[in-house]
Amino acid sequence: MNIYCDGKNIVAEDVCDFDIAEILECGQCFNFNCLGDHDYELVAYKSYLHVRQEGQRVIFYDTSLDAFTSVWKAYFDLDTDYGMIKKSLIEADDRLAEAIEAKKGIRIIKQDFFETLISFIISQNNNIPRIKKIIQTLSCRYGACTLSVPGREIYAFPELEAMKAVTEEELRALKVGFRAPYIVDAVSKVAGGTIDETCLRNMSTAEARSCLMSIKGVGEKVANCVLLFGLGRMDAFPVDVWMKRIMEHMYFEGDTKKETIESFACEKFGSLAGYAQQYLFFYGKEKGIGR
DNA sequence: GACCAGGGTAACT
DNA sequence: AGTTACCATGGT
Repeated sequence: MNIYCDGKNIVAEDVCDFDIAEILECGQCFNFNCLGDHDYELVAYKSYLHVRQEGQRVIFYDTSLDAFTSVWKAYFDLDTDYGMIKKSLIEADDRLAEAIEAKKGIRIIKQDFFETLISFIISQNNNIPRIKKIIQTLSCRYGACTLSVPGREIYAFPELEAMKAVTEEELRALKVGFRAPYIVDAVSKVAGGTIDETCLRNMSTAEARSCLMSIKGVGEKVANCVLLFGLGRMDAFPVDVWMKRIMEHMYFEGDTKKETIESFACEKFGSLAGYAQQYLFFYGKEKGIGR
């Protein structure tokens, strides 16, 4: 990969294992907007980004080298060799080759912990378009307005401080439904220090998971998503309705409990389980595996 | 109108 | 310990 400054933009050339559409559309994040073919805008870490990809070239519009190195390089996990990861996964089980080949541009982006926690609480028993809509509304209502785009108001995901005083009723007005008390409890536990990001990062994955599950509305699946997408735990393997179908189709016969599927995958893929999960999820869901 | 969506909780056996 | 109704909302 080769980085250079082109006027106000940062251009990355010879980018490997990177497809901006697959990265954003694979279901790991929700705060983005598609502008065209491989042309997106997103907000993360209070920063706005317009990014477009032409083959192996990725253009980060109106981005300083400082912003690129301090935010976007880490966000898109650009120092990680996904070629090696994919090779190792196929060595672990060559039945992954089809999904990996179909979605070879996926990367697990490094998302903000608090945003990931609230987002995946909202995700439960919900569909992706509606999750995106709720997060957009939530950001618009409680998030800071970034003035990056003249004449337009773009809102970042709300910070903890802005959420502290939010009530269940206000949240229900945003159509989060039965998830409202769950969000209130999550905010309260983070604000009160019961849930602390630094502590979680210093725990084992199993310890951090059970700590997250002390939040009302956070079960095994949501906790695993927070671990994988918000805390960099690549050994986490979230099993939702789609992963259940896909894994049953590939490895089991008939109805299998999510916990059984999860421990099977963690045993099989080890420290790379999270990557395997994302290739399988996006590929399997798009193919409609298991209906 | 039933069924489904990146589930979890509480109240049952 | 293992199952089951119920939880809001919008789309098919």
